[in-house]
Amino acid sequence: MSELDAIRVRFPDGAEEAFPKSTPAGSALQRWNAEASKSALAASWDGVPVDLAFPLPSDGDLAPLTFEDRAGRDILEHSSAHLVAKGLVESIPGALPTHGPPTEEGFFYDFDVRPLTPSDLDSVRAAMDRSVRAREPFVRRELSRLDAEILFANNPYKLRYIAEAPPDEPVSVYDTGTFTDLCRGPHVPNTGWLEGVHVLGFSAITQEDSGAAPLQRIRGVGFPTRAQLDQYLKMRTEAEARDHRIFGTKLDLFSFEDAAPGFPFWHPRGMVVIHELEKFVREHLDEAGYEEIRTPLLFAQSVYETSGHWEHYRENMFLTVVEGRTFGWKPMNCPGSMLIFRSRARSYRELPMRLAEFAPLHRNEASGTLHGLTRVREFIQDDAHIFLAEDQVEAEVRTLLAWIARAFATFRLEWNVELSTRPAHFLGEKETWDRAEAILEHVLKSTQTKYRLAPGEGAFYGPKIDIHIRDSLGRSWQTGTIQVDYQIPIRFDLEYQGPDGQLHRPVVVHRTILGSWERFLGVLLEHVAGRLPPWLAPIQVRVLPVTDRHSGASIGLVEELRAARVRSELAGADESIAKRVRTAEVDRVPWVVVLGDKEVAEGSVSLRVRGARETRSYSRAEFISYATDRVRRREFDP
RNA sequence: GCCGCCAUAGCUCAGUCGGUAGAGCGGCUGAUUUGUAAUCAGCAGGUCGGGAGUUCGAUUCUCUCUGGCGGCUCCA
Repeated sequence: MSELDAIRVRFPDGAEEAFPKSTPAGSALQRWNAEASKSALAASWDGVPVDLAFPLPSDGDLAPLTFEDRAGRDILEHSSAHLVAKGLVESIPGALPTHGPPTEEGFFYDFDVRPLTPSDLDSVRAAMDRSVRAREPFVRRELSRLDAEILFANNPYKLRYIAEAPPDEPVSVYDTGTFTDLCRGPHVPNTGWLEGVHVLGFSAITQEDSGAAPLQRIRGVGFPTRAQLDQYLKMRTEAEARDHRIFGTKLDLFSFEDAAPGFPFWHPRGMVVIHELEKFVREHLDEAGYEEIRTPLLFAQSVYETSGHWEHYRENMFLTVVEGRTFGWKPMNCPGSMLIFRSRARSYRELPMRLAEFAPLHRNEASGTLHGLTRVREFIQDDAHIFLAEDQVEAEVRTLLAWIARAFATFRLEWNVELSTRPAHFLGEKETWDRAEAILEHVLKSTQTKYRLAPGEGAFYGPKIDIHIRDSLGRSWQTGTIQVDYQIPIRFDLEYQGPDGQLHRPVVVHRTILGSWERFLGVLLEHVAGRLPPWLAPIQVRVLPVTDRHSGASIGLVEELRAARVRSELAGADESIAKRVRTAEVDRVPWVVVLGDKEVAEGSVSLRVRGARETRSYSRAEFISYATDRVRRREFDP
């Protein structure tokens, strides 16, 4: 090979090799390290993802991209989206593909097409299978803009993408069999690599800011192998079995009625859990100098006009007319807190003033968004409003973030933080927003909190730090929130007198820790598959007499436990021990205690801990102190 | 709210090519008195989500309303 035609390629391990110019990336990787390149879906050329068929043009760095890399995963999912599009266009001629990106957990492709039906999906799946078996190559072509516009003349969506593409780059398309899609690439070499692709479902997508008909979205997931897909589907099935709505019924915690959609009915056992969560949060309140208040559930319209809800939130409010006057059920606690602050003159000595309120809130959520306990129309937040001088805000936010970390660790929940900044439509001055955002960002950075920036996602009155947790199917739900608000004090004309004798405007921090009891418990139930930590369990101990001879002693033990504030109950001897143990396990009771001849004689108990196969022997006093101790310390495991 | 799907006993589900229904679990009663994940038997329980239409006849077909599920949007 002549010096002119040779290029030097550097690989991830530092090795360097010479290749003829235009050697395909895949071939170069093979020669470098066949083993490491076996699972390569594509390659990275100087950090840019390229096809394995990409002809290497010059000296540079080359690395394999596999499913384990985020970029590689995106490529497989993106190729999967193409495969779905190919399947749909084959099944429904005239369907117009719009776009089909990879997502955090799979991919989707949106189509301009008549509403889909389940049998359409069957056809799509069949067409996809055929293509995978045929191992149809993804072939890249680069076209002039004009040729591309001719090729996609009947697809306005693609024409728009062509128009929006950078003008100095050629437009690329990929052919897969008879299907051609506008695409920047790269892709896997052929559809044979997509054996682990699965279509999950379809739905209509409202096209924002246009009155156009909804698009049809097909969602799916993609894995490199059929086995990995099967494993994923198995995980999904198991996750579905952990749905909190199932435990509402099985554990007799809560229910819903058709006549009150989105309004939970809390059963006695559910109330026990809610009360324990309240106690948990109230301990925090006492430690940190909060005071609790109670304000009306209904306010006249004028209050909401002052707070801004009438303008910004009326759609979501329940209204009621009394003697010709319109009242609204409060969707948030802020108005009541503001009115209490304003009820008399305030001094700087009272700040920070922390007013907590656990009141039922009503929000008229759109019917299609309701979802078990995680999206309801009536709920209680562990809410508080903190009135501060501006120089007190940062320390307060810092304290709140530390609390949130502690609280969520108690439940062994993983949580994600988002910093939501100024939205397009905002109240107030840009400068105060910048200050507020700077404070939040500084706290997050200085505490080394990992967070995602959500530009423009802030509330209309201020930026916020949001805490998100995921349910068993990976859906993310917002729970805790810390919002810095410069606007509501202006709206309610709040003032305090400072040490300088002048009147000053306070800043308000709206915040929740767990969010709402409803949503938090919903997600928690899924996390623990109904096995609540003992301190939250509605029944903590079930006492099983071996025979009726042991009932007296068992009743005595239940009474002793109750006197020690351990929630316990008796399971009579009508059924076999094995059956009663099984039932207790199904009922998620943390501790099962069996009393027979031996135990009655010794004054001991035979303890079976939830989930364990073996039993332990304790004296009654030992067991009671063991149980009360673990409950008091809020241990996660029984 | 939008698109699609679904709705049979308290729960999970079967069934009726149109002739008003069945199982398991749960509940109740009785027998059993059991040593750590299901003892046995009997009984009760359903205007087959509501309304309208087609039909001699509708739980079954059609329309509509309500609710639920999966997404979209929105949010604690």
